[in-house]
Amino acid sequence: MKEKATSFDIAHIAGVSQSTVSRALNNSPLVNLETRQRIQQIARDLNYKVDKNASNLRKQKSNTIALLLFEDPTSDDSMINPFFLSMLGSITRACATAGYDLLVSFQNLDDDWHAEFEDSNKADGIILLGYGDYTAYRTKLAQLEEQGTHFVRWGAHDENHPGVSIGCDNYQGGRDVTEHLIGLGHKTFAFIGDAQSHAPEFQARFMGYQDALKKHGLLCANHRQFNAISTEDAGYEASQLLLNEDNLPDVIVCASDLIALGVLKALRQTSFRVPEDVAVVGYDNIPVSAFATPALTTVRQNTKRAGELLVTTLIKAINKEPVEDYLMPAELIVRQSCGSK
Amino acid sequence: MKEKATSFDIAHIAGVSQSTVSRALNNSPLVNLETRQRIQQIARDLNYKVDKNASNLRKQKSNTIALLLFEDPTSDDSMINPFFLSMLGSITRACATAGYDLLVSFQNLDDDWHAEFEDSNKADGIILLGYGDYTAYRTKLAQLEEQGTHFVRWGAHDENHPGVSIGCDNYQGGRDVTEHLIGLGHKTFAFIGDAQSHAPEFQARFMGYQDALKKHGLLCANHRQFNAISTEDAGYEASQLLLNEDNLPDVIVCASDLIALGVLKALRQTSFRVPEDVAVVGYDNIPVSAFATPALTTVRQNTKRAGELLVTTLIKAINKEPVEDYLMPAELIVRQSCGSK
DNA sequence: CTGAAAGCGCTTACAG
DNA sequence: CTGAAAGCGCTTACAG
Repeated sequence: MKEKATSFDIAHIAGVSQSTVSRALNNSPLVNLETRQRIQQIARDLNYKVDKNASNLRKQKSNTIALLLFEDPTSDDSMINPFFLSMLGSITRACATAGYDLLVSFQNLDDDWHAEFEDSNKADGIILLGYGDYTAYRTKLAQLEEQGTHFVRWGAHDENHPGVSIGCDNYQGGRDVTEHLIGLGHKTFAFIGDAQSHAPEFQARFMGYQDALKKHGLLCANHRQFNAISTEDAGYEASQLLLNEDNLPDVIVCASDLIALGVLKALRQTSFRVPEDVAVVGYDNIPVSAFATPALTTVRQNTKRAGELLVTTLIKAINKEPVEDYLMPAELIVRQSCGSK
Repeated sequence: MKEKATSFDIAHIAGVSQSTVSRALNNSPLVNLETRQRIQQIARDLNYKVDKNASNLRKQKSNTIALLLFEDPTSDDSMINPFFLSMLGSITRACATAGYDLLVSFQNLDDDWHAEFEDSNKADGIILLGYGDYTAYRTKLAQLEEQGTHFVRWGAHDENHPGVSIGCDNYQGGRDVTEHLIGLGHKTFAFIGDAQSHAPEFQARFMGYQDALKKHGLLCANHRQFNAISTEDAGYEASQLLLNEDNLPDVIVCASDLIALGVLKALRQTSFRVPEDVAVVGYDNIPVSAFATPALTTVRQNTKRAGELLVTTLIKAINKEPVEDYLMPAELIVRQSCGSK
């Protein structure tokens, strides 16, 4: 392994000063075109690469974005929520396009994640991805904002939340899927998924759902909603509670596909058929949802677009351009699990 | 946003020299315990974080690993092969455990990826993930090795390949699944998936498959193998070729689950039933495989373990400890798509 | 146990 | 258009 070349080595070979080498490699028009090309050629020959640590240190900028995936402590030890996983591709690509590197890390919600990446100058800004307890989360966001950290998060739009967010219209999604179910002639409904303020995405989906039912006079007094975080297990367990009740609703609306998968699993162990006896719908359109039996009717959030927006918005913030929240429309995906007319 | 504190600020407040601050923050036993604690407390109060660029530059080490995902140019623009995606979780976690940061990037196989990350001191080593044309790939690996770059790749064990690899026994996996199918009474077989040397993983699976057939005298003269890269589309298209043939085999063995998914899709458009008329098996045990209709019999490669091994092996290599190839056993997962006795 | 000093490899005013 | 010099914020011999 040869010693790594430095800009001084190149300067020596080219017979110019190191300053000129640095300028030439950064394509500065200040440097004579011919010497610039000569220097660049030498750099190529030597397989020279600018030392990022040195250049970042000097420029006080890293051209790196940190992606923090935080999770509920309950989720599996090495699995990432498939919904967030599906954003990773476009985030990575958007970063590459913009000339940023991407640092990925998990973050336990309980951890002390004071924007370590930005504070240590390893990253210029942070993307936050994850469903977690919003109450705890909020405090940390406020802290980040106070420190002047650049960050963008995926999540619910909220008038007074700290920082900027990119999200999908959860209220509209919940309403649309419910309207569709009502149009299909279903009359009795149940909802599985957390619907408190600590899970604002799910809560918004639930509100949309509830309002659609109300509008059609279908929100009966004994309507049931079961709490569940976004895992298959939680969906399975909530289903047991629901199955212990006297009568099954026409439809089980789930706050996420993962929950719906758990519901389907629970129903498979009963004599009830989906969608004949009971319809089931999910939310997120994770890859597996199309392959479930029956294929899940769900609500798609455009993850490709989301990833791009997350990155471009963060970069704007880093460059001190004005940024604002963005709410993407949700898109109903009708498959078999909701039944048909 | 307050100015970021430096070690000099802390030194000033603590009334010691900056060297002492640096030592104290690195927990050096050289520093008096009491002053050490006092300095650490001040650092905490100031929300001070060591500047990574400066410390990396000085130490000539970044404590960062770069993960390069390279792909066939044909694959979708923002999707990552789900098999590799499933390693990401354990890789991320293993890095965190070892105190390394993780840089993630895509790499087009055609690109000029001369270990830029390590050369520029942004990373101490590289993990390579992807199925690609091995012929082109090999040359680049040799180049990396020559440059003294630390890298570990996921892939086929190969006596004379450059660098170190962590992989799963593809030959054994191909053989085991085929033996199982033979035990089920199936007599005629076809294989879908590339089986040339430019795709060594698939080739090894094919060899195991072929040897199992030979052993039982079932490798007939007109045995058919259809090329396909690892995508659903390729599997679908290869199926069309197969369906145009005179007679359908008892089993279609696919070199990957993605291919098998395409095969199932193609068969769904015919009157043939799986597994009654034709059995189908995949390879990889990607999340979707369990949800396919019928659920895919497949071969599992332990991705959690793989991710951990990739990281720990690379770190050993970075620390100049001896490392060697590791071949994990493959594990047959029997589900419905292979039929039963 | 502590401090003064050198230096990691760049970028960028400043001067010419 | 080019060079000499300062300095980004650390770590770590070296000296005491």
